[in-house]
Amino acid sequence: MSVKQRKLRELEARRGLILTTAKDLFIKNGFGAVTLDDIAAAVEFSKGTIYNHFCSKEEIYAWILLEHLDILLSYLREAARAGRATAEKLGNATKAYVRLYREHREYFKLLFFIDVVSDQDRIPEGLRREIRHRKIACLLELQAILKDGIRSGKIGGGRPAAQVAMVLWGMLNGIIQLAESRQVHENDLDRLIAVGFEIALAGLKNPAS
Amino acid sequence: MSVKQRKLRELEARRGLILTTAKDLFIKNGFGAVTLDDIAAAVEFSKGTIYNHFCSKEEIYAWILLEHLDILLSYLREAARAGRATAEKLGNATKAYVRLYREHREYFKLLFFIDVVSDQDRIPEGLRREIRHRKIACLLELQAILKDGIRSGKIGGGRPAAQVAMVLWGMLNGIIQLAESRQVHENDLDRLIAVGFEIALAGLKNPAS
DNA sequence: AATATTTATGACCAGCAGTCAACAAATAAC
DNA sequence: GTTATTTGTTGACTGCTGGTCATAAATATT
Repeated sequence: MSVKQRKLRELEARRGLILTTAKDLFIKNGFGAVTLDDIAAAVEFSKGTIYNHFCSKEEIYAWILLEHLDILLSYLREAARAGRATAEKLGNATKAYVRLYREHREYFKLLFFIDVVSDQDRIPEGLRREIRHRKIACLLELQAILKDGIRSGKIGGGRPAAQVAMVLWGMLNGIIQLAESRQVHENDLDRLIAVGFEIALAGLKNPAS
Repeated sequence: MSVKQRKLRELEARRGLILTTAKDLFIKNGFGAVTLDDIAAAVEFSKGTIYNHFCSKEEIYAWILLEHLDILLSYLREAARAGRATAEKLGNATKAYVRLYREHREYFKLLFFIDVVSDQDRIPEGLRREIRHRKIACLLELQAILKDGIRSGKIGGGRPAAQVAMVLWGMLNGIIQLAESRQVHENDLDRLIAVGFEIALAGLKNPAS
């Protein structure tokens, strides 16, 4: 009985080791530059063993992405809880997002990477759904803040909160991507985010025209 | 004398053929799924000949990207010229962007792809600079509209036009990417863009707080 | 016609993700 | 304690791809 449990623990541990090792490599060198042999060498297991846990390089990446989305989600929740006024909550949320970006630069490439390039078929459907769900959860978090703002009159009504949340989310992503594509100097990112935030907030104060 | 010119014309024609063929393939199947042998077979030249014109698969892609950015730029210029009021001009510009997206779905993946994944080193520095310049030109077009709006008082001052342009550009990109990642249903994209646009415009009416 | 130069070719190479038959270790059965 | 069975590990191997290069073909020059 406990043998089985131990085995399961070991398996789980091995899995975790592969994931954290791969994450470090991906973050350091980028997804494309890391080979499975690199990962295998780093975890000191053979390539075959890795494929015993994951069915493709992309799946490994997807699990890492999921982890990061969980972190982002927790940041957002914290942000929503910490603030009082709606503006403050939204500000916290943006800051949380930018903080995650700063702390995990390379990961953001991966975040965009999945939508744009990765061969989606190489990622199991269930995992893909899980990732979608996390993104939706992040959006819902934003949405909750917005709805609260509408209720308390800080934010003008007439715009579906879901749509506004997506707009804000898109804006954040878009601006960060500008920075990532070196269209914007790293230093100006905060300034740019602040401007975007200020415009959006000003626009949201009044009801939809 | 005219022999040389003919040769040059032929070379140019060959180049163009490779580019348009590759473009069709990329758009139909995506960058990753197209092999150089596919391209070679489609243009009915050997792979070696292709490498006589381009130094990497990425470079081919980059030239296509450049072409598309030129189209976008012309769309934006037209939009700015066509509108009267600032709001109308901005609206036209957004519509132009979304139109390009609708007409060249797959290309947008490529647009994001370059920033995120592509091994930049595989693209000659000069070409890379050219691409950067086109993007900046697009931003400048937006900026011009905004400055005009500030001058005529339709848009509140206090915000550097360059930054606002980047925010708008980022917002557009971000929202389109949401659609592309199937977070948003294709049908809702127009609605979402409209909401974003409305919020931004409302926010811009008043001077920076 | 002979020679030089330019251009096209496709067999070839290296690197990679992913496979699998053989093997080793742990566990179960007797 | 010995054998059978299950489970997990391995790394040589495959197939595919971007990219190269010696050779061949075409063209230009004399």
